[in-house]
Amino acid sequence: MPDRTPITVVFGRFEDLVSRGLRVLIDEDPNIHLVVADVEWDQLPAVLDINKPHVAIVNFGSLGSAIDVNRLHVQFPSTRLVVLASRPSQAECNQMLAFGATACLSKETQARDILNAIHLASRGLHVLPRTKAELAPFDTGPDLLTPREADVLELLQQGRSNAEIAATLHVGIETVRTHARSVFRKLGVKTRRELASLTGSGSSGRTL
Amino acid sequence: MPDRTPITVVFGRFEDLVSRGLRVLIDEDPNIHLVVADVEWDQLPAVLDINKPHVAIVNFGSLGSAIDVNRLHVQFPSTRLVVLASRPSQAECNQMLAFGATACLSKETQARDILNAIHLASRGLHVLPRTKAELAPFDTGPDLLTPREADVLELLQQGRSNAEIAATLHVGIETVRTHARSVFRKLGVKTRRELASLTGSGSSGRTL
DNA sequence: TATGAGGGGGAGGAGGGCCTCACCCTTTCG
DNA sequence: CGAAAGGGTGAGGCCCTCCTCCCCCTCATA
Repeated sequence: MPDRTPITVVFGRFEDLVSRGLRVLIDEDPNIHLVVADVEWDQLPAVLDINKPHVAIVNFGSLGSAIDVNRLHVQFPSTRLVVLASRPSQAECNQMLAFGATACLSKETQARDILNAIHLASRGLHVLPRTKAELAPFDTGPDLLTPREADVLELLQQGRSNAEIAATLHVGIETVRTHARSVFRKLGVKTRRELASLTGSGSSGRTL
Repeated sequence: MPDRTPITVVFGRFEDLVSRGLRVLIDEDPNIHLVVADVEWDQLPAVLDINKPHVAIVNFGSLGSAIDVNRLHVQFPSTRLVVLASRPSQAECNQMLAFGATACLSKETQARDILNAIHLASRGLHVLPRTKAELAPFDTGPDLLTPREADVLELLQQGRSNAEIAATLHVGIETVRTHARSVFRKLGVKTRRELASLTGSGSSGRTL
């Protein structure tokens, strides 16, 4: 029993990839009608004033201040505001809702959930991302090496001994061992031989 | 003078929005042919082995370890690896390239630049994001309030005086004044009256 | 004039990440 | 056996953010 009158949606300026994704995603739902897309932040008030959409999806990253959402909310109380953020913390989402947003979603939210959230938000129901779940498949990414660990790794890849590395970096051998341990742990290897057997041709070409 | 033989591309598992964006983006370029999309990380080796694509676009966030890229690189040296990350730092990109990636791009990269990067990467040229430029339009988002500042804000919105807030939070009035200053600065207002005039109906409905 | 609200600066402590180094142990290999 | 490489733990220092509080000042207003 979906509504006969489609939900009108406007969304602001997003990264090109996300913008294209939002377009095709909204097109998949016949009950949601995209009115205007890629609206620059400073033109959002004019667009909302003209189109009076049910839902406006705004980019958290393009917000200058958290209260900008509130200004939109008090100026256009009939338009539900859905904030789309990259990796919103619970605190961020709570603040968005406190400032008048109706929903706060992560860009990692699954497609169907985004559409459902638009439907719910159009009726005024608040939607928040799961506290820490749905970012499981797209975890925080690999453990990044610290600058010092990267230095040690580079010398390790050259086959240097711990003592040589210590002399090169002007630190104690114990420091090298500590960094090397972190490198091994973060890269999931156990010996410098594993390191050497990999990295066959690392950064040979110039960056250009 | 584009090539007659299209560039074959495979890309891994991305957020639904980004995945849809990548599909339509690649469709826009007649010289790039999408072979397989949304490949789970553990199935990438098999897919690369079967299809031998010119370029594989992998999700930085789905990497378990930085050296996973290297394993792919040494196993399939003829496939150029393009790492797509959310907000890669220069260090992250350098490490990706050091481990055999050909390009490291931000998901905020503009559409045409992504396509150009795929073309360049397919020929082995390294592509890195501008050091700090292209994230200008999508800045770091608004200044987030700290937990304590959020507490003060809530009481400020209720019209409490500094002394009342201090008593409620069991801190000194000077502490309240400090937090209030931060709240005003981060929200871009100058007085508590501005705060009260806004936030007409903040979080009235329940979160559901 | 006295009070409260505002801006500005700074100090001290807690907590976290990173760098440095130290001690303990086992394993590997010439 | 001895040396190097590995794992484990923990210390101290540095730097950053946040919280707490202190001082200085101006301005509006009862």
